[in-house]
Amino acid sequence: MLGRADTLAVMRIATWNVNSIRSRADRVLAFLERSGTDVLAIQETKCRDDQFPALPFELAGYEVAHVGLSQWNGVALLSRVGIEGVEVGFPDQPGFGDPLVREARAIGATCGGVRVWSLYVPNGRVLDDPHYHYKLEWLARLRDAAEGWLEADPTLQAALMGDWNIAPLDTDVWDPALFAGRTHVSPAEREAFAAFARAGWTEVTREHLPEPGKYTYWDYTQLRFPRNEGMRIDLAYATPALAARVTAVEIDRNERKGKGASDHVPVILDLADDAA
DNA sequence: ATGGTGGAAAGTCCA
Repeated sequence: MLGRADTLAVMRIATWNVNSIRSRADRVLAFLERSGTDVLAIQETKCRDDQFPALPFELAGYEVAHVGLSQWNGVALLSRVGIEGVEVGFPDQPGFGDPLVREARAIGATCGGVRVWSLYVPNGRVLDDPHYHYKLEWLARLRDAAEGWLEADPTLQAALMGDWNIAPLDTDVWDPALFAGRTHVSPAEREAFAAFARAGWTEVTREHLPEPGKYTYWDYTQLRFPRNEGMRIDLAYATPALAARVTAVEIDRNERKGKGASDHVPVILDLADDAA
């Protein structure tokens, strides 16, 4: 159940691919209320900025930053601990298509002293598809940016959280044999993911939830959720200074239940007091 | 039974 945070937890930051904010606003509000989440990184809002239902969140005490260009993609940050220095896209974020469009897949802001990025990594579709090469390039440029941020300030508290569309381990999919030759598990994608760790970042959900079968996504079809045939693709890299503050990580599996659920569930980080 | 889910420029794309 939620709300297990011990008394040391002074801030909760979470990530959630909501698969349309307009069809899920009530569920998001209910989640914020029961979990006590202070900062929520949202992916797949599936709307333009002028369509984002900001009012109910503002009435609940959250400030909103969103970027959405069309009915696809769309990322947002909700924060009740301030939202400063909003940045749409990361430096050298690749575009896609002709003409090149810098899709709405990354938004960052400083919330309660933590630089939080809401990320929606390109899906890739199938190996060798143009979307697959775009995905790898997108991850490489993000890694470069992340390395630069940490080099510029080794004490930086920052999180790269979202839907990475990568299952880093074989245990992050219910049937590795079924995924052979597909995206999300290819060596190139896993290498692109591992590169962030070599740049000094720590994937904190793994650190605190190392057990297999801790999925964050289940396809809507084929009774995937009741059978717990899921994938672990919603992850959070943290800088050393932030990773040191993470006391617990929780996957809100219950959020996948019932009518009107997203196919992803929230992943929550509990942060201890800032010792610095 | 040629679907099986669900969301989005509404017809078809996306995951």
